[in-house]
Amino acid sequence: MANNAEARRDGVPIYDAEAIETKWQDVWEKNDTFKAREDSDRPKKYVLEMFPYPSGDLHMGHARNYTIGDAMARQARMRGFEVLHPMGFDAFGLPAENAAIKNNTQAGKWTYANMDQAVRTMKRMGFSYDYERLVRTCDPEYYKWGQWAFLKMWEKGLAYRATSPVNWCPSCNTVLANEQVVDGKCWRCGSVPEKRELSQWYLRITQYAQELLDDLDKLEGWPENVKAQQRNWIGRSEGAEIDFALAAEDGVTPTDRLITVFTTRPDTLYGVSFFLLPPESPLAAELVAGTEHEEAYLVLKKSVEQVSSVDRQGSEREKHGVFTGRYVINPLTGTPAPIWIADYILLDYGTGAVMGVPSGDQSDFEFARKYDLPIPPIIARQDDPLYDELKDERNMRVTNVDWDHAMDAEGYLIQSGPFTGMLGGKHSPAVDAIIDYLGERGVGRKTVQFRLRDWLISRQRYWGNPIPMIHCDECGDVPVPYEDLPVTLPEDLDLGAGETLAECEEFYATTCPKCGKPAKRITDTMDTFTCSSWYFLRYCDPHNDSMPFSKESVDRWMPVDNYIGGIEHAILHLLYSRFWTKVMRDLGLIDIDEPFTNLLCQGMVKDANGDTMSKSKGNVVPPSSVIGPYGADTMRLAILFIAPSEKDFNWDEEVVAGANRFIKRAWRVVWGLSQTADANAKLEPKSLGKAGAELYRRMHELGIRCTTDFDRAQFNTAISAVMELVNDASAYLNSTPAEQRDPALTFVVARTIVAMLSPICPHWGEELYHEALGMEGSVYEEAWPTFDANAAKADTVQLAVQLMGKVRARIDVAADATKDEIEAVAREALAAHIVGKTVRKVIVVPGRLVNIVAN
RNA sequence: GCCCGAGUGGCGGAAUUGGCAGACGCGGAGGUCUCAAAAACCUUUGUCGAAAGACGUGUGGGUUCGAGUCCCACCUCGGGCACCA
Repeated sequence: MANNAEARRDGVPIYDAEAIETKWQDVWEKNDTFKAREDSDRPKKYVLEMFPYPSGDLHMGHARNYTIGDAMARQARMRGFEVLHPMGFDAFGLPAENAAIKNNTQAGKWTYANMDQAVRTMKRMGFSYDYERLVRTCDPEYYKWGQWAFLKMWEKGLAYRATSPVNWCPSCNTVLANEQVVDGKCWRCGSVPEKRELSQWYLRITQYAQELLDDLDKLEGWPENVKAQQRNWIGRSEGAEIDFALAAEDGVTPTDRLITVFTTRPDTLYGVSFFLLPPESPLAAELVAGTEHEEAYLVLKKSVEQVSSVDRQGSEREKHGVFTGRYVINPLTGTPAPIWIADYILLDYGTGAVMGVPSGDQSDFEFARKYDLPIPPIIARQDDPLYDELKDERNMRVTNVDWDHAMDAEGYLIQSGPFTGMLGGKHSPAVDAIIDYLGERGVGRKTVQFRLRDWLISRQRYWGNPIPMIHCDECGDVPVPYEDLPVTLPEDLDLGAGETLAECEEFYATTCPKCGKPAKRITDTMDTFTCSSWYFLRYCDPHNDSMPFSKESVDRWMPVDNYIGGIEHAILHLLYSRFWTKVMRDLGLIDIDEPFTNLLCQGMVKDANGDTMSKSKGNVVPPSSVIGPYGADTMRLAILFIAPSEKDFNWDEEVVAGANRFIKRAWRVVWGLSQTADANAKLEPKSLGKAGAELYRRMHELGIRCTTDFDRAQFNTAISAVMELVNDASAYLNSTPAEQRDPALTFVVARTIVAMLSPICPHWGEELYHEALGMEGSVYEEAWPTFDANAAKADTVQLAVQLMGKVRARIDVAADATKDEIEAVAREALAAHIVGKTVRKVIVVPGRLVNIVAN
């Protein structure tokens, strides 16, 4: 490449992206330009992008994610904030194991090589990270503190081991958390998990269910859909537990044995015509054992085991059930209800037992229809013929109803004893009355259920953070003493030869910290989401070797002010991180309740046809293919300009070419302005001349727009404001001979253009700041320009004149004209239209329009 | 079924509180420069119409002097949850 001094055209250096970009990347690195200073007295701003999984080089999605964050971080610096903008790697996980096997290498080697490549690409993109704070979750100095946190949670009873049915992914050979089963499939590989009864390790996230739900309301800076997804996932429902007595063999005599149900509709208790247990229920097995019903039950149970969880979901599936021959007694009516075992009942929701109300529940209705069970109506609208007939207790009867009569609509109780006539439905008076009634008799109580389950964190995999526990035959599960942390993962396992952590004696053979006898380490590792649940805290104090982070450092930087990442983490990572933060708070390590104040979920980058980019489809556009021919600044500009950050966009080479055209044009315009620019000249707005005054006014108008657009992270319109200013400056240069241009104006406009585009095109900005404007230091030490709303006002404004809301004329009036003056001009402009009509009303909206109402 | 979003030119998209719909860019058309091309620059570009003008933000109503924006009903698309009792 020719150097700038030689390659000039009309006195303007050729824009040589590659030369400029490598030059400034070196300068920034040398000068520590983007180091977050602990001792700065500027206000802090913590800008964070979700760190990548290092499965190879960065792709377009990463480029978009980090470009958004970098523009925010750089602009915040110019706005006077001390900015923490760190980066790291979520480095544990299964892909590293698979790659190690495939390439006959070690998971660690592969991971570190990928991280090195990714850092090179980040630097080539000009991302302003404080690289001294780089965190890699597979470094023992990091994962040690994940183990430390696990032990703290163990002490507080927040970590525990339990045996229960879990989702086992046969292809990943490990269990999965509930959150990692997406659409009934493994989130990573898409296989359908099997249910297995296994002893596994959990974190008690359910203890925080209510707070995780409540605090969503505080997160005003989060997108509504993310909050809605979390609310759905937590799935709070209010209702009651009601105790039904198991009847003796005769079917009518209550025994002492109680079976409790959970229901959100206690007001429908009079409509119970059967009782339901899931096939997995031990009670179900017990009730049918040795009876004529046992055989049918076993068939049902087996069929459920064979059907995958995907097929079992979905309301299209036909319901199956088996009668047990036994009954329960309705605590309200004293009437017996037959106990059925049904395959649509879930063991792990509520109490694992359900009262069947066919006139109130679609599923129960279908079930009753199929097995010919009674469908007693218990709720009706007042305009329903049934209501008149059945509101009178004397007409009480059991009759089958159609689904039309079901009480999903608002309605009043019928055939419901003393509660007949009360308004029913969720949170209705009837609900409260019946709960009170049951409560007085000690057979029911108000309760809340959550859909959220505890977080299953153990994984039967090698490349993860070992669970710091030891199993001793004498003492049970014993925590590894803090002074022995970290439990180090062996780096040299030969996965290709089939070695696993569970079989690695060197790793698991140990002695019990309690009794000193030989014992075995837990060979499960923690879910990688444990590593990503607190990395943002570690960035505040990444080299601390006595604590995960100091209180002082998290007080300084947390919470994250702007968090940017993909919507796919709406539940998984964002829910886990909120939980972890609350646990750290309750351990006294931090004071905040929520980790992320503002959240931006960027859209996906798809190919030109709108298909997701993937290696298997062969439609991936690597960032290097754009950086090479156009440069990082063009790529950053194109990514931010093509669409609003939250929206998906389709990759379009034309947009990149357009961005490159603009960046070169802006380059020429700034150089053109610089020919007459004088940094020391004083600007006198009154002596600028017509063209100059208008350019000056537009600079303020567009500067205000650009600034507010940065504030609301709307980069596409922020860029269009700069484009307009460049267009105006270009017009000024074309219309005004050099000797008539104002030196102060040309300087301030050039500096403004450079400043406003610098967060987005940083190398371009630095180069012009120094070479064209002759400034010293970094453009990021320069303050963001201030704009004056008064200076943005024009002397005269054009108003639309409407007749009955339709634009009929345009008038020019002085900006400070009174309403009366404006009205007079407007009437004159519309004189021909309003001849012979009566003007009823004239609305004057200053600066905008006049509307004359006449007929 | 429940819960969130979103529907604007040929395309990506603008339009802070109800106030000139289509900013900015892409693409298209025409032009300047050039032997020619590229690059660059200029003009033009919602639809219909020669023009005046009319129509125009998913559909149908409504509120208002005035609606892309507010209200009601609906349609379509995207996303989440779901035999959750």
